[in-house]
Amino acid sequence: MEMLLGQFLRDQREHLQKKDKKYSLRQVAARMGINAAYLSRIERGEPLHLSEEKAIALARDLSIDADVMLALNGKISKDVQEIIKKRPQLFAELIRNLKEMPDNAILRIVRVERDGNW
Amino acid sequence: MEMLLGQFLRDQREHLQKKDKKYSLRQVAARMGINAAYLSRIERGEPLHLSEEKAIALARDLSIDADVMLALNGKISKDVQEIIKKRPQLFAELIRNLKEMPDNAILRIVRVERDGNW
DNA sequence: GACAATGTTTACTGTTTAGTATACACTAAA
DNA sequence: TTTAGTGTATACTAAACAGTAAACATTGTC
Repeated sequence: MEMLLGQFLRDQREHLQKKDKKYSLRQVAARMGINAAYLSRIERGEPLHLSEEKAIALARDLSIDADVMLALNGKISKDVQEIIKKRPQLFAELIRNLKEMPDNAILRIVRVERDGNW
Repeated sequence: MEMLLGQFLRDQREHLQKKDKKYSLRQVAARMGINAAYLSRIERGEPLHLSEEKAIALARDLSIDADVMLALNGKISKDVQEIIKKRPQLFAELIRNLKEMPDNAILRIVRVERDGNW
């Protein structure tokens, strides 16, 4: 469930690499500011973790959604964490209640909130 | 914003201790399975962190809401984290959208979801 | 006054996190 | 054919995390 990160990154990187050789493991690693060996181990599925900063840099480079990247990397964005920690009871209850809800029901809430129709 | 944990715990523990001497620092620490020295340092405001397990044990012992306890301890419950990580885009967007919403508006969503009126 | 229990301080510990540096084997290009 | 670039394996590391053990001064109880 989490080990998918490696293969996912490799697939995405190699896909980009076919069209542009700047997506070699070494060059991607260099752009995101880490050692190539470390990225290699992650792509090979070793249970390692990138810092939020590096994970986001990698997501940008490979055109992956940052929240998805973080989740595959076993984390949740700090800004989202901070929102929850300010009202922990409220948000914990909300999230637990939404656990089994289908996406479209949750999306409806997102939309209603964004449009402010309350 | 986070340093409040120590004073909060001390207040709550001393409050209970007035009515029942089993709420001494040493005895509470013993019941939750940690060293008294560590709990002392936390209550004094040193920037230390309890594991989720110990934090929840302490919350139980002192009749504090577990999610509040975890938040003061700088964390979010693993079960809540897992829910978010399964649908990271969806939940991240939802939470960011609810950031500025007042409690009662969020409570309304919680209640609607729980009652299943969709 | 003795003894137990309280909270505190200091120094130390093993584990995890988030990496680096170096050397290696392989392939592609000049 | 040497040279540049690719991914990989191994060994190492500094800092943070989550504590423990022991000694200490203070307060409460018999």
